[in-house]
Amino acid sequence: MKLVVTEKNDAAEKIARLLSSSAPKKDKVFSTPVYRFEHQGEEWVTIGLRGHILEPNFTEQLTYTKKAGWSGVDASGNHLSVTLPKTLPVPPFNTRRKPFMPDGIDLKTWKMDALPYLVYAPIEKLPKEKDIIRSLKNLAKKCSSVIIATDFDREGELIGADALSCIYDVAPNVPVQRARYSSFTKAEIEESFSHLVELDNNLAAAGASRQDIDLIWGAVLTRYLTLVKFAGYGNVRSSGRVQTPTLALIVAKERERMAFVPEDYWVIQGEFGEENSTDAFSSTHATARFKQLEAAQAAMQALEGATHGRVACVTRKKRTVAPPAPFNTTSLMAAASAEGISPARCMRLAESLYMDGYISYPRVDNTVYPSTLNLKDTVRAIAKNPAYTPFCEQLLKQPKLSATRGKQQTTDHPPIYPTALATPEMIDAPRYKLYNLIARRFLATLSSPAVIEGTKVDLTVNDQSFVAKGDVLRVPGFREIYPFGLKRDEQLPALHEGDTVVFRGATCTHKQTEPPARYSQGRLIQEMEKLGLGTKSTRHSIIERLYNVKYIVNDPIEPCSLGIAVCDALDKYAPHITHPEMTSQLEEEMNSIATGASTKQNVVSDSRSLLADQLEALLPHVEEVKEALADAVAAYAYVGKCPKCGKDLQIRASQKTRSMFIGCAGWPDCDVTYPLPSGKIEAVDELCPACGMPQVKVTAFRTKPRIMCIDPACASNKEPDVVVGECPVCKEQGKHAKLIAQRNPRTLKRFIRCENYDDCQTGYPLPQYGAITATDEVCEHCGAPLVIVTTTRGPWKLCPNFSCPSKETEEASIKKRTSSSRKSARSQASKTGKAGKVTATKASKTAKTTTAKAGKVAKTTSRKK
DNA sequence: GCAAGGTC
Repeated sequence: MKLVVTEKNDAAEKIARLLSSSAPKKDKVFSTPVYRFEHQGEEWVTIGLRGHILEPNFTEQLTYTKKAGWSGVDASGNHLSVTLPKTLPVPPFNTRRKPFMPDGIDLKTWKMDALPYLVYAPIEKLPKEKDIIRSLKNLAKKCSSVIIATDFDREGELIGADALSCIYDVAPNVPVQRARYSSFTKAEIEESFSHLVELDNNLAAAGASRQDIDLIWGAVLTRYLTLVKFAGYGNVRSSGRVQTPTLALIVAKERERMAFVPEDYWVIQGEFGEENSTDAFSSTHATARFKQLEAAQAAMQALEGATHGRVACVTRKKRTVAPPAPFNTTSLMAAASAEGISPARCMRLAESLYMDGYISYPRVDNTVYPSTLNLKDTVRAIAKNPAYTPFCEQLLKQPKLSATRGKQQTTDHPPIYPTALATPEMIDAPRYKLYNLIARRFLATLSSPAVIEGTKVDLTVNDQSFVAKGDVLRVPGFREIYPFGLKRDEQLPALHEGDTVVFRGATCTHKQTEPPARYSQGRLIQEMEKLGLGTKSTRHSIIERLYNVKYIVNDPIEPCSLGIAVCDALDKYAPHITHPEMTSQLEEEMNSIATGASTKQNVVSDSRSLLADQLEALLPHVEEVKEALADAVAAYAYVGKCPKCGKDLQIRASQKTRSMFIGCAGWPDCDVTYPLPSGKIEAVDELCPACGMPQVKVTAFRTKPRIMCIDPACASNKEPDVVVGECPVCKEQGKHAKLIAQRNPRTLKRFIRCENYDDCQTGYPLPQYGAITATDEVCEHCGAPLVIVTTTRGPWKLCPNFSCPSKETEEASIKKRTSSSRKSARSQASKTGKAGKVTATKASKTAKTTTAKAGKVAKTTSRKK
């Protein structure tokens, strides 16, 4: 059996169809779809990955001992040697074998003095798509040879190389070849599979160095910015190779606007024709902008008393407007942005339309339809939409359709076009809005140009000249079907040279020159493309990220004070990250790896020392940067007024434990505090409807945000204690005691406790959210009372006992993909000694970034299966 | 829950 590995499921299916003489058989290996068929008398199977299946991350621990220096341990327990430059100071936390960097995600472990070591921390590749890796390995064991058929680009080569490393884990000697194709046509696919080549390891290494550099710079600078002024969980201040230069673009534009000095000017507007008649029109003075008030006043004076003007000259000019080019990702996002759909939303809608078969693949650079695309069939397919029917019929009357061509031409995917009929009745409104844009754009690209007639009329009133301009669409052409971004017609009455027209007077308006416009999201995407920042698939998410971390607001985009402060601080001490040149430089270095002129090790190591320099500049200025961020951070921390002293109540983080609470700005004179639950806390404007106190928005890890009153004593926060059963421990001793579900008003933690807790110590934790109702049942494994938790996702039954044997069986944990199992996974993972008991689901949920132990357990458990 | 890059 021959195994073909592609980058995505879609490609696996297409290749199977193109290589097979009959229809390929769709099958599943575990939960991954695969396609089986016969090719030249041999059995073949194709499997689609989901992009990258491995992900680089820092190894779990880096420890320091006086004897051995720095050392790391990888996920398999292997020793990793770490070479640190001698100039670095020995850490002040020089305790014996104390890990300083166990988990990348947990903010508790982030430490400022660990950052220099993070720069040089070892990186390894961890599994990201566990299910797919399992399926891939399963097939690899059975196959006689492998063909890597991922996309024909740098990331594709890397994805292929990662897949191969998984395959070699189980089939070290299997022969491997690479298929290179750039379009899904029968001829090209057959050609590429009959002329297989070798995998380009240099190209893959170039991609891998991009991954490492992005991770190292991102992690170090993000942690620096977050720690400089710690403002609680959920308040991460991120930085990265693409997002920071993008932020810098926005900030630079704002600076330009702030530095702009507006200039005064005056505009004279004359009114002509009989009032309220169809002949009425207005016209501006031939001196469009009077720089001096005196000149404008003189012109107004010269017009005084005039009742008529004379048409001095009428010129008409026709201009043709060519139909637009086919959509690629960037132009689609720009057009959607102009229609009020943000790029990120546009891509989500497009992905959904694509998955349901309404449009073609949405991530393309190409703007030229391939010759294999049957334009007429596509028109016929969407002609049934009544809004398009007349126009489509016109198009179909033509013997042959010809389409416009854009500047970018690639052959991997066609430009974005509609692949099936949709009407407002068939899909929901937001999706239809985007579909309509895409379908109309497609029809526009097949249409004739529009012809617009521009009319310019010169008028004289006394000795003053006026100019009136009008545009009339003479031949609608593509404009008939594609009205987006269209200026309204400004029709002028029929005027001829020498005509006399009524002059109804003029007004003089004082105006000021406008500063340069802010970026709209669509414009920013185009600017990023121009500078080579991000890719077509990532730009929208980068902008969304800047919104999420509250660096920017609104559209057109304005930077917030926090965004400006972050940008300025980095620009001052770590300018490398704020400039788009970091990307172009990286691009050059990656090319040199691809050609063999350099190696991944050299490039990453150079990048590390560059980052070390920038960090060295940043670290001594912690106080300065803290000061710069303080105002911006305080603005987000304000929740309301203190009921005792009237000063500001602020969301604060405890210096020692980093846990969150609300404190009064008047501290230490005022001691008012309120507890907060764990999670991301944001201030909201609305006061509590029950008691009038301020409220906060709480987003606990992996839950929906909810609004709560800050006062634990408020009726809205009161929950009655619920009797959930009888204490099993007391019962054994012949006593009878109730188990009660309750919430600690100080910590807001919720738990079940025996009313005799002081004696018997029986207690179980509960999830923080959701109503608790009692059941008559007890857990068959441990005897704890079962409770029903009702959250927004509906009710589910829970055994609250963490150490219940039922939680250690795989079936139970796979079934329970609920917050309870996640919660227990977290708490178990934190009890590192018990990490061996973490079950498969928990491990797969957390192992992406969590401890190596969890990753290891996931491996062993999946093997058992 | 750190980056950016694939894809779902």
